[in-house]
Amino acid sequence: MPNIKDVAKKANVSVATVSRVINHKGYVNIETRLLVEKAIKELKYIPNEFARSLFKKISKTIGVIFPHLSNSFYYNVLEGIEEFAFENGYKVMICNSNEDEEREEEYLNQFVKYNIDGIIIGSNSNILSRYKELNIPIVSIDRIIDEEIPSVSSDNVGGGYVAAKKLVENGCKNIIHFRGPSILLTVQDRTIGFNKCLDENNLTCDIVDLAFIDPESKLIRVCLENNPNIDGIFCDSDTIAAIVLSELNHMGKKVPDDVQVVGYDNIILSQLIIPKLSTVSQKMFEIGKEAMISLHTLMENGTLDDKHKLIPVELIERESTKSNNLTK
Amino acid sequence: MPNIKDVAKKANVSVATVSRVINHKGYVNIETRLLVEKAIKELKYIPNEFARSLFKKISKTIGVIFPHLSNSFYYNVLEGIEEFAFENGYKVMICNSNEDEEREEEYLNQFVKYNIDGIIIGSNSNILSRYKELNIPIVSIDRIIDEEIPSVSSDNVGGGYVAAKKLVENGCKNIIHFRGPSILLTVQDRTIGFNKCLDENNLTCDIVDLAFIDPESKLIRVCLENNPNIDGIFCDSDTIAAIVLSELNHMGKKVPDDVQVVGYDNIILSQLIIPKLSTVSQKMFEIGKEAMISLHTLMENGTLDDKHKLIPVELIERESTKSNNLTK
DNA sequence: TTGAAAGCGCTAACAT
DNA sequence: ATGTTAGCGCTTTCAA
Repeated sequence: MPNIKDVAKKANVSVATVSRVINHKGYVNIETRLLVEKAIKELKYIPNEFARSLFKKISKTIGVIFPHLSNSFYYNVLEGIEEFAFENGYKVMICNSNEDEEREEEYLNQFVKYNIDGIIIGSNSNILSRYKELNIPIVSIDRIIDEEIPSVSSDNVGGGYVAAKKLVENGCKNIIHFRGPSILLTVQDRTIGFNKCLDENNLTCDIVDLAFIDPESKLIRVCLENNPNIDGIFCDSDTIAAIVLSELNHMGKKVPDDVQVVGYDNIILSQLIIPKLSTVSQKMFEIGKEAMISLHTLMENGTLDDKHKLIPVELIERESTKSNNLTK
Repeated sequence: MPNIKDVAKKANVSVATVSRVINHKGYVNIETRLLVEKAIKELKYIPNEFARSLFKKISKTIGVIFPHLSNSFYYNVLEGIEEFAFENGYKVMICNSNEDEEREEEYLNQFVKYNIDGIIIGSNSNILSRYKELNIPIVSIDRIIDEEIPSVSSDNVGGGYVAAKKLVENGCKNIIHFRGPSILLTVQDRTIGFNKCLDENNLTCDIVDLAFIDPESKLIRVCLENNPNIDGIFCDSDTIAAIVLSELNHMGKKVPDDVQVVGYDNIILSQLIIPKLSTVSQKMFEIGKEAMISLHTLMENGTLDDKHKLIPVELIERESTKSNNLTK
């Protein structure tokens, strides 16, 4: 690997001059520049970023900590992050905390070792003070950890609301909400939005908590059997909704005639099951991109006007809810 | 940010001593060590990895280039890579080439700038010479680019074979293979394995090429209608299989009585559709982990015995094929 | 417009 | 067992 000295020697100039041309900084004669550029090309010289960073104390890389990688929400967000990071010359270091705070800690230490310029965090941990003392620009995904720490979240309250609205407008009176683990803020927010709309219409609903990974179908079946006159169901994930649909099918209930179902996530599955699932779609790629944009301006300007961004969701109406040409 | 000098001053020793204690190298008196460690703790000193790497010319980070991120195969592999990388103190830099060779080039340049210690590549590009001149340990995923470049692949030939075997053993005579784009090596390999088994049983099959993302259901329908006495179908993805199942349902065909279907991938969907899908399962996490293991020994030893690893697949039998208690 | 030289934070050979 | 120091590859101030 050739270094700056080799280039300088080859071009018969000093290292300072070479540095000037590769950084497009300071005065350098056009002829000298050409000479240097030729030498660079011939030697296939690529500046060592470590030496550079050692001096400048920036790394042009950002760190991303997610609680999981194999989860469609996170990897789609990641794709959004990566896209905008690349466009702006940032590298992204990916970290899977595995919901483990120690592991997250270790990653954070890595980050300072490597002069990481910024952090995007999607974890559920609670080491707020650590984030703050790090003194590195940070953006949180899908969760407000602190008034001061910028965030980009999916509009979960709105998502719950719009799901309820659909069900209510379509005439549902006996509603169940099969939701995710209630410790999750996203789940709490969806519940708030969902219940708000029900409240406004003087309705209530039963709530059943399920795991997101491998939701227990037995529990679903029992609930369904205990509530024979159910006519509306909101599920916090399409996977849950798919299970609900299959249980409903076993019970001989017709969807959407007897029962209407709204899912969440709009994963591919939702278009492939029968009936096709009406669902709330989150814009993950956009969340990732917006997070990276926030982080970028935070890193450049040291501050951010629009601290907490909410990315709207969209209700995708398919066959598991009645089509309603009257209201809309 | 305190540096090694600050620690040395605080502990009343030289920087060399501090370096010795943080690296656990060379002799250092137990009392001095304690003194230094105390200073480190008090100052919250974290060594600057750039300075370190500048000297040592290693970065303890590996680069991963994938053609896409939002694809269950890649992110599951990524999770496997990340796991084993973390265990061994490696950071992973993630790059989405977006199937764009220029973009991949740029990433490769980044890699040398950052003294990346090793590369895992899952792309379909063809810049082999570039890989070689980089002179960085490299491992390829799911594809042998060169005899010399180690690889870890899913056993696609075996996957095709085992799918065919099931269908044949279950008595299928009129078989269709709905496959992915035939440019993909993985698709070619599955075809080879599938046809090999058919050959051995004096059978042939029709082949239909489809896109993996958004496969055209009309094409599927037409094929199915044109082949009314089809009794066995192999699909190169569960998504395709789900569409096939839904078309079959529309046509009034019973699965598995009239037609038996085998999918590929074992995504969650395959357990949620009706009937539950029999499918070939790839061990993505293991592929990632094995790739990282190969890369690790390659980086440590400069060489690797077992150059081309094949990770076996597994046929998961569910409801879309007849259960067969006789043969097995 | 260019070059010399100091220094970024660290490691390791050498000296003590 | 510990300290001194050169140097990793680069940027930038200062001087010419």
